[in-house]
Amino acid sequence: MPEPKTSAPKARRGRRPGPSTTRQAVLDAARARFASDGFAATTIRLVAADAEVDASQVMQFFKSKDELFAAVMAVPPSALERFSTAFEGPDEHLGERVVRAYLSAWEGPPEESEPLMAMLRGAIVNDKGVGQLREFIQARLVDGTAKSTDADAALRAGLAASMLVGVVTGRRIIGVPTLLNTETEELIGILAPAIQQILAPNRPGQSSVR
Amino acid sequence: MPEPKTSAPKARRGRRPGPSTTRQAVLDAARARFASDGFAATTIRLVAADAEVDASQVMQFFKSKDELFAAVMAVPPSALERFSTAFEGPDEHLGERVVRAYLSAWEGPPEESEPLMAMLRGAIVNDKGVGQLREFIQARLVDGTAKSTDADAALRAGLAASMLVGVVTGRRIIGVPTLLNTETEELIGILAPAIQQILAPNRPGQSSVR
DNA sequence: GAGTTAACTCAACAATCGTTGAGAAAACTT
DNA sequence: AAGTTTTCTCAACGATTGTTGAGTTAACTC
Repeated sequence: MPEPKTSAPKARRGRRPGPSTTRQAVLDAARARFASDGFAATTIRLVAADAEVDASQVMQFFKSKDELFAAVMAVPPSALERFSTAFEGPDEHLGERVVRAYLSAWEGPPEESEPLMAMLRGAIVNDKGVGQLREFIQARLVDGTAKSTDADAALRAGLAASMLVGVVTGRRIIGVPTLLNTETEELIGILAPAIQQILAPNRPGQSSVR
Repeated sequence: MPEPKTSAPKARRGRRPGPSTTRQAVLDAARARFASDGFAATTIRLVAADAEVDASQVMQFFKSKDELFAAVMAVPPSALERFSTAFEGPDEHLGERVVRAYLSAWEGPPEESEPLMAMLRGAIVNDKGVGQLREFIQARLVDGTAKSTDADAALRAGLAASMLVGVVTGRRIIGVPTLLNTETEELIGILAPAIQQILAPNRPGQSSVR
C-alpha cells in the first residue's frame, strides 16, 4: 500500500518550484517496486504514485518500462567489488569468502541488494531480465572471477554462482521456512566447505577445520 | 509457435462428436506453455488456441487462470519418487544419487519435467506459484527426504535443494553459457562431492549428538 | 424419443496496461 | 524581459487481458 508522504493536497499543474529531484525519486521507487514485486506486478502507474508523479512523467524520463527496468538493474560497483575481491587471496578460506560475499551482497543495504533482487525477481518474466541476469552471472560472476582462462575454473565458478544464487532465491524470494529460520552465520558454516569443494577441489580432505 | 494439428477448417458451433479429450488437451497445452513461457506470458487465449478450443471453454473446465496453473503444477508421483528414493541407501554415494535425481527430474520426459519447469518459471510472478514452490521444496524436498526429525538434517536438505534448484535454473531458465555447454555427467562429477559435503559432512561417524 | 446434462463457440464487457499528445508552469538562456 | 527548454499534469487512445452470458450441438438418462 503506497501512501503519499504528505497528505495529498492538490496536484499542481506545471513544473514544480525548486530543483528537481523527481528523476531520482522515480528511480528509487522503481527499484524498490521491481525488487519486491517483480517485473509484471510493477506498473508504471504504481511507480509514479510512489514517487508522487504522474505516470507520463516516468515515460518521459525513461523511454519505456523496459528501459526503466534496465536502469534499475544496474548493479552498483560496490556490489561488484564484493564478488571480485572475494576470489582474491589464498585458496584456504576461498569458500567462506565467496559464500560471505554472496550472502552479504543480497542482504546488504538496499542500494546494493535491491538491484540484485530486482534482477532475480524480474529475470523470469522479462526478456531483457533473463539476458541481463545471464550476462551478469557469466561476465561478472564467472569470467570476472576466474582469473585464468581455464575452462574448468570457469565452469566451477559458474556452478558456485548458480548454487549460491539458488540459496539466496530460496531464502529471500521463495521463503523456504527452513532457510528463513536459520542465522546467516550458520548457513555460512555449512555452505563454505561445499563451495570450497567446488572452487578448490585439489586437496579433498583439507576442508574441515574443526 | 502454436500449430494447429490440422489446418484449421471451420469452427463447428456445438459439442463435438465422439468422446471428449479436450480437457486433457487443454491441460497439456497449458503445461507446455507455462513451462516454456511462464505465468504472465501464458494467456488463456493462447492455451485455448494450442488446444484448438475457445477460450471460454478453458474457463469452464478450470475456473480461473490461477486454478489452471495450480492444476498444471501438480508434480507427478514418478518425479517425487526420484527424490525420495535418492535419499535411501548408504551415505557413501548419497551426494551423487541426489544430484543425479535432481538433474534427471528436470531434464527428463516432459510429463515429469514440465510441471517442475512451470513451477520454477511461474513461481516468481504468481502468488500461488511462490507458495506452491515453497511448499514443494519444504515438504517434498526437505521434510520428505530428511529421515529423522533432526533440525540440522532438514537444514542441510533445504540447502542442497536450493543449490541444486539454482543449478537447474541457471542451466535451463537463465541459460548461463558455461553451464549450457557442459555435459550433464561432467556437472554431476563436480556437484556430487559438494552435495555430499552438505548432506553427510562428517566422516568420523559422528551423527549429530543431541 | 423426450428431457437433462455436458461440451462447445460467439460476442462482448470491464478492467488494466503501456503509451502518447496537448497544454501549463517553472527554470534556464540570452 | 523575452524566448527557449525542461519538468509536470490531464485526458485519452489502443491493445490486451481474464472473465461472463447466451445460444448450439452432441452425449447421456429414463
